[in-house]
Formats: sequence, C-alpha cells, structure tokens
Amino acid sequence: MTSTLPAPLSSASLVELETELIELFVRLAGVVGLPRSVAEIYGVLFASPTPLTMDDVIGKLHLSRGAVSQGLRQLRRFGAIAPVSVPGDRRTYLQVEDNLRKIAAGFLQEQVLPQLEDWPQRLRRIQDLSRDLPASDGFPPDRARKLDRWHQRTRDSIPVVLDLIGRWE
Amino acid sequence: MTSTLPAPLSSASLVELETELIELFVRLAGVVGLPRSVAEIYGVLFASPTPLTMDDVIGKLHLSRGAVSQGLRQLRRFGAIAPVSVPGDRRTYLQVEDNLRKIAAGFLQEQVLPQLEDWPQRLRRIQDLSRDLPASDGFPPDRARKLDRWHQRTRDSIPVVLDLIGRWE
DNA sequence: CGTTAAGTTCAAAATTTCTTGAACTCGCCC
DNA sequence: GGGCGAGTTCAAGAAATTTTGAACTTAACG
Repeated sequence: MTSTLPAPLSSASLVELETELIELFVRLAGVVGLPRSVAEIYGVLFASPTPLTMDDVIGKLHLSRGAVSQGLRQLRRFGAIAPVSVPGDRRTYLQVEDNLRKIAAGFLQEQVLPQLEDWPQRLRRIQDLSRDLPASDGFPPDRARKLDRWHQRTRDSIPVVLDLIGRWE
Repeated sequence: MTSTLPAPLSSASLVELETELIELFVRLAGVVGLPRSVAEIYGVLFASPTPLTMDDVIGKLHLSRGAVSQGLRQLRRFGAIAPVSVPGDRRTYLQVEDNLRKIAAGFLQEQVLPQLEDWPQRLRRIQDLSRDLPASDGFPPDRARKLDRWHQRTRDSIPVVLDLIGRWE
C-alpha cells in the first residue's frame, strides 16, 4: 500500500493485478479514443483501495510528471476521478470514481456533446445550399431531411442512454 | 453530377454543399475516432444522388488512390457503403448506406465488439489474482465484482441501444 | 518576505497513425 | 497468351498525437 500520510516516497513497481487491470482499461480507452497513459493512470488508481498522490502514480508508471499531470486533468474533466484533500497535507490525493454512469455522463458531456454543438447551424446551411441548387444537380432532398433526423434522434437518445446506464450499478 | 456510365473522367472539385457535408462528417468521425479521409469519402458519396466510382472520389478529394482504396475498405467493412456493379462496366460503383441503424450496427460489430471479446478471460484472471492477494494488500473485492457487472451490462445494453436506434429513420 | 514543495505548462522530441505512390494482382477482352 | 484497366498492397514519408522535462506558478509555512 502506497502513501500513508507522511508519504513513504514509494517507487514500488506494478504488481501483476495492477498490470492486468491497466491492460483492461487500456483496451477500453482504445474504444473511446483516449490515450494509453490516461488508461494507465486510471488503472493504478482503480487498483488502489485508498486515494493516491500524483507522485504515487508517477512512481508506479513509466510516465513523466507532465504526462501524469495532463492525464489526471483529463480524468478529472469528465469525472472519472476526484481530488481529495487531507488536512495537514499539501498534496492532493486522487480517488477513482467507479460509478460507470457518472463517468459515462461526464464523458458524453465533455468529449462528445461539444462536437455536436454546431450541428444545427451546419444543418441549416446545408438545407439552404441544397435548396438553392439546380434540382437536376441532384443532392437528394430526403438526404438533407435525413441528416436532420439523425441530429434530433441523437440528441433525444442521449438521456435515454444515460438513463439506461443509470439502472446499472 | 459525375460518372454517367461511359465515365467522363470528371475532375470537378467540390461544390460548397459537398464541402459542408464533408465538414459535418469529419466532426462525426472525430467522435468515433475515424480518420478524416474516411469521413471525406463518405461525405462525397453522401452528397451524390448516384453511385460513384473510385476515380470519381479521387477526382473530388485531395487523396491518393491508395488512401481512397483503404478508406473505402473501412467504410465497406462496417456497411457504411455498398458496392454496386453495372453490367458492361468493369468498375465498381460505390453507394452510401444512409440508414443510421445499419451503420451503427456494423460499427459496433466490427470496431467495438472485437475489443471487448477477451474481457471474460481477463476478468477471470483479475478475480483470481485478487483472491490470491493478501487481503490486507487491499484491492477492494467489490471492485472486481463491479468490473464484472460493467461487462455484463455493456453486453446486455448493445441490443437495447441498437433497438433504440432501430426505431429512428 | 523568502524558501520550499506541489502541481501546471508548453516547446521540442518521441511515438503513433495516416497517406503516398509505385509495384503488384486479377480478370477481361482481343 | 498479351495487354490493359480497375483495384489492392505496403514500405517509406508526412502528419498528427502524445510524452518529456525543465521552467514556471501558486500557495503554505516559518
């Protein structure tokens, strides 16, 4: 166990269980397009029964301080980890969130929705252009309508999916 | 409109509508981690009322023959486009699939599920390791169980999600 | 205040991923 | 069979992404 409060500066390497967990999360991260380092960090924190400091994490992985700092930021951004403070200790301890619904919701909110934000304007523009076009030149008008539906249905589905995931743990 | 049957070798560039559609799909591709070129190809095909040949696509995009060939392969692999043959014409024409359910299903099947395939073995291994570990050394056993549930729920949810999407178009 | 430790930032290096283009395969037609 | 056009492959190059590490910021403490 690493980092009791006076911080033993442990640089213990990974035990096999940690390695396996990390490998699992690395695969998962691949699916959603997150870098390996982020998965490794999450894996280390997931394997630990107690919150760890940044230096604990660095000690366990072959990653620089900078990489860990940025990885932690990403994980915090979508709520996959939470900072914990311990009175009388300057350092910030990191604790995993292991409620998948919360993580998924954060991920959607922070990494997916921003990408879909300007769809309405773009779709309107596409509708306009397709109307102004010589009908013979043939962008099929049902395609424009179809895109609209894709957008609406995507937006409508997100809460449903979150609700679905919400029934999980 | 490009490529009537005797193939006019048109190298027309993109009209604005095409540019806008492509930009839309490029964003979408970003969300699911597909390269820009794949999105561009899909955009060109989506904009066209009739199926196009590979050379039509090359003529419209700044992409080499090789890149287009590989991009088309990816799109075919998960059913986002379909090859069409025209009697008396050696070339293969490409037609978009614009049914989102089919595309999503193909994508899950080909790009996501393979990544989750070995979870059962990995999870069993993790369970074993965590049992063999000094309990004091503290991988919380509920975490191992939680991972199991993540896996089960993920598998169970895929059909539900596909069904949800299935109600769309 | 000045010192120090924790954590962040960012330009440059390393790595990974994508694209190019020329060589190759395949099947059709004469 | 030989030639040709359509399409694929893959090693090398280009581009994008990730990581490093040293300089910087911030805030706690004496």
